[in-house]
Amino acid sequence: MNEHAAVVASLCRHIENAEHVPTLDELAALAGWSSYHTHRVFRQVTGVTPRAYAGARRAERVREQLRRGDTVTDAFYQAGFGSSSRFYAAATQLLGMRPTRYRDGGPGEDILFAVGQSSLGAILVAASRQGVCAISLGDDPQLLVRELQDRFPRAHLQGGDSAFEQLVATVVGFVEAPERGLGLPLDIRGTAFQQRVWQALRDIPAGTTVSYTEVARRIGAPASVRAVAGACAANRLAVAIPCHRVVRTDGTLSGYRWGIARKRALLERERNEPQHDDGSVRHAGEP
DNA sequence: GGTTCTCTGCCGC
DNA sequence: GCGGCAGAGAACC
Repeated sequence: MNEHAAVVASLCRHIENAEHVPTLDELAALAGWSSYHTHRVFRQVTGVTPRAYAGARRAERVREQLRRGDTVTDAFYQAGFGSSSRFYAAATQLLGMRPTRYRDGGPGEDILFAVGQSSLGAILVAASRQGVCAISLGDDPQLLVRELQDRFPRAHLQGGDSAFEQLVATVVGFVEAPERGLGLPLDIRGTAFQQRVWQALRDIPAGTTVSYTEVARRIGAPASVRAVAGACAANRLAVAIPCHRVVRTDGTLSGYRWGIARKRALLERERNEPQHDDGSVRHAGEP
């Protein structure tokens, strides 16, 4: 571990233990650098800015307090929110539901899902009210459903209705021809760093690949190659967040959550379908 | 709605 | 490697 990493680690600890969100100047004084330099180094090492890191920590703390059964007011003040209005403005984003409901054990959000068939095998599509929250591929539909339940233990999983089947058909069509884009809202849940990585993945055009090193560079955290790989592996939205377009620096394929064969198939398909496709290709399940 | 803070690109040493 | 500025945008009051 070099000196930068050590200093940033101590800044992280400071952020975690502080009762409020530390200012940049405060962190800079601790590090013994200028605020500019502190900011840059922090971002370089962690992949996120100090503010984002502190924000994530604060959100985590609110969730902890609420789960412990504290009153909502106690929870957000202790977590470092300065006022109720600011907390409530951010609450839905942070918790996915009203704070009181979260504290009461979150009776669980409604998640619609359905399993369809694609050329890559079984495909499970699930959506919350916010948007598509899972797209997974596999051989065994039941296993896919079980994984979904494990991931959303408190949610009400409901089989989709006919309208939802339509949405599944859209996703299947998209998986068959990713270069056309998926015009659906996504419900993307992850840490600040993961979100950053996933956004970078979504900026990789179909038909091209990049290395993990390059993704790390693009998000401004060139040293975080391993963390980038971890974020890719944590992706739950197959094809919509195209982690299959990330390969080793030498171009060979690394792992893929949904099977290396599927990764290869996806890449091959994208290479062969030109970008300026006129959209005339039709796929099963589409009007 | 104004002020302060954050963030990033760019440059200089 | 480090500091600094400018300017846009977000957060805050």
